[in-house]
Amino acid sequence: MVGKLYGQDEMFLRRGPWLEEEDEQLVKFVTLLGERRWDSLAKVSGLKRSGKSCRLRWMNYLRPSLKHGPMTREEEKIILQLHALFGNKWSRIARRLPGRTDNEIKNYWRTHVRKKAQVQSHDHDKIMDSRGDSGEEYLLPKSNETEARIQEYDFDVMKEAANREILESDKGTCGIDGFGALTSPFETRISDWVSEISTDHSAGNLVEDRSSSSNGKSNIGSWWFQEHTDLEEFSCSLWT
DNA sequence: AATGGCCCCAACCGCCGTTTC
DNA sequence: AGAAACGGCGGTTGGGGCCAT
Repeated sequence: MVGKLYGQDEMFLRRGPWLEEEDEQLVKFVTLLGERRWDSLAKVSGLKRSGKSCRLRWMNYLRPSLKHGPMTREEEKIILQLHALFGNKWSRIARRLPGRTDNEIKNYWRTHVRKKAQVQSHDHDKIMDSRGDSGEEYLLPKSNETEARIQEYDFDVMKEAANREILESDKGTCGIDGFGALTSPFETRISDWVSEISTDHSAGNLVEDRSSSSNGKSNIGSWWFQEHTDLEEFSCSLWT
C-alpha cells in the first residue's frame, strides 16, 4: 500500500467508525452552526475528525430527515428506473428518494439490485436463446448487434416509464408513502439530541455540560464556547 | 466450538467543480 | 485573475456479522 503523507494536523485526526459521543457532539454542532464550513465546524467542535469526515457522517447517517431501514419494493423499483435513466449518478437518484443517501443507494444497487439484475439477465438470456453472457452487462452494451437492439428496446421502455413517473410526480420527488416517519430507536436518539440543543437556552448550557465532564480534560469545543458565549456572534464570526 | 467464505455497509479516497479570498 | 479552500461525487475498501461446514 502506498503511504499517504499527512499534514501536522491530519496526523492527529481520528479515523474509522464513529463513537456515539462523537455523533452526539457532531449533531450538537451542526444544529448550532448549520450544514456548512465543515472544516471550521470540525475544529471548533473539538472532534478529532476532518471536516470531510464530519460532513460525510452527517449527510449519510445523522441527518434527522434520513430513513434508516430496509428499502421498500417501491423504492427499489424507483432505483431501477432511475438507474436506467441516469446510470451511476447516485446523487441524482438520491435527490428523488427522500430520506435516502447516494451512498445508501449505491450500496443497495451493488448488493441487492445488481444481483437481481443479473438473475433477470440470466433468465432473459435463457429466453432469448442463451448467448452465453450474464451478469453486469444488464445495462451495458452487448457486442452482438441483435442483443444490442433488444437491450436498446428494454432500456427505452424503462427510460420512458421512468420519465413518465418522474414527470407525473411533483418536482422530482417520487410519491412514496411513509416518508418522514421517524420511529426507529436510532432516529429517536438523534431527535433527542437535536431537541436537547434546541431547548438549551444559551450556549452557556453547553459550556457547563462539557466543562463539567468528569475527566476534567480540556475540550476544544467547550474552550471555544467559553471564549464566545454569545451564540449569534459566534455563528456570525464563524461564517464571516 | 472453530473457521472459512460471503455479504453488507460505513467510511475513506481521489478527483473535480465551485466558491471564497 | 489566480490560488486556496471547500463541497460534492463516484469508486473502492475493510471490518463486522452471519451462515454453512
